[in-house]
Amino acid sequence: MTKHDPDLSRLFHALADPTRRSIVTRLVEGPARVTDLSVPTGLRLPTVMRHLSVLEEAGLIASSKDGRVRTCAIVPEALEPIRTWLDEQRAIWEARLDRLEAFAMKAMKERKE
Amino acid sequence: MTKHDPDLSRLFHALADPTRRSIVTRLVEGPARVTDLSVPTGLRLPTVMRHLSVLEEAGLIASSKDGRVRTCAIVPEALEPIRTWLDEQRAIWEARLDRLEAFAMKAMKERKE
DNA sequence: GTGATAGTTAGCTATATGACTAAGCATGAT
DNA sequence: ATCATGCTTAGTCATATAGCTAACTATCAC
Repeated sequence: MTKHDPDLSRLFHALADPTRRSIVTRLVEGPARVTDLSVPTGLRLPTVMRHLSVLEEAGLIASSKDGRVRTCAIVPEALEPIRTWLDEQRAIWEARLDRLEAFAMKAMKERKE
Repeated sequence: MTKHDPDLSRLFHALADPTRRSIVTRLVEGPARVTDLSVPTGLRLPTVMRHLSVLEEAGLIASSKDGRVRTCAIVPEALEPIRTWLDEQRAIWEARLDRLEAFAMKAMKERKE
């Protein structure tokens, strides 16, 4: 279980901030310029830049510069590792429930005898 | 005992730490005592305690004390808000793709005339 | 009671985070 | 060439986090 995966840590960390989540939901609607992203947050540009770089390092967004304008876009598949992790936890949990159920059934059966 | 806080920021933050995720995956297998959780991490008890309280405040685990032993258990449904959030983002994304496709189809049709 | 066991609390340190201002740089418009 | 625009960099500050040690409390076993 010492599986080092900075991937998930970065993803979860990136999404732990409400400002960054709002940027993500904004970008899911379509690409936007840095300034467009800063206005609704009420935060200064450098602050937004910092959030954007966290999101970009987590792979959640991609950006490119055309002239002096940087356009940011969502990378929807970047959320997949989270979904996968959730599914894994659920699978382990359900396997455990199954074992418990099997055990309970067996106990009941033996009790009848 | 402890308040269930369904806040997304708390959830994501709690899961952003690899130690805490390893505790979660351990607890998904079944309940454990605090010491049992500390051994595989190689961390000191107070450190593990801190992680546990973060997880508990996020609603991800529940614990109860019997004598001098505290037993921790997973709260699997606490992960649901994350899944819901992912689903929401996906829905918005797909709605956007649909609009783009509709637009492309229309453009192609008009081009034929 | 004595001593071992299991948690807990308090307090310290180093690093990371999120916000800001101020100044810098490149590009587009005039 | 000059100026405005859009982003970038640098540097500051307050708070939060993750780890530690040491000392404390509460239970269980003799």
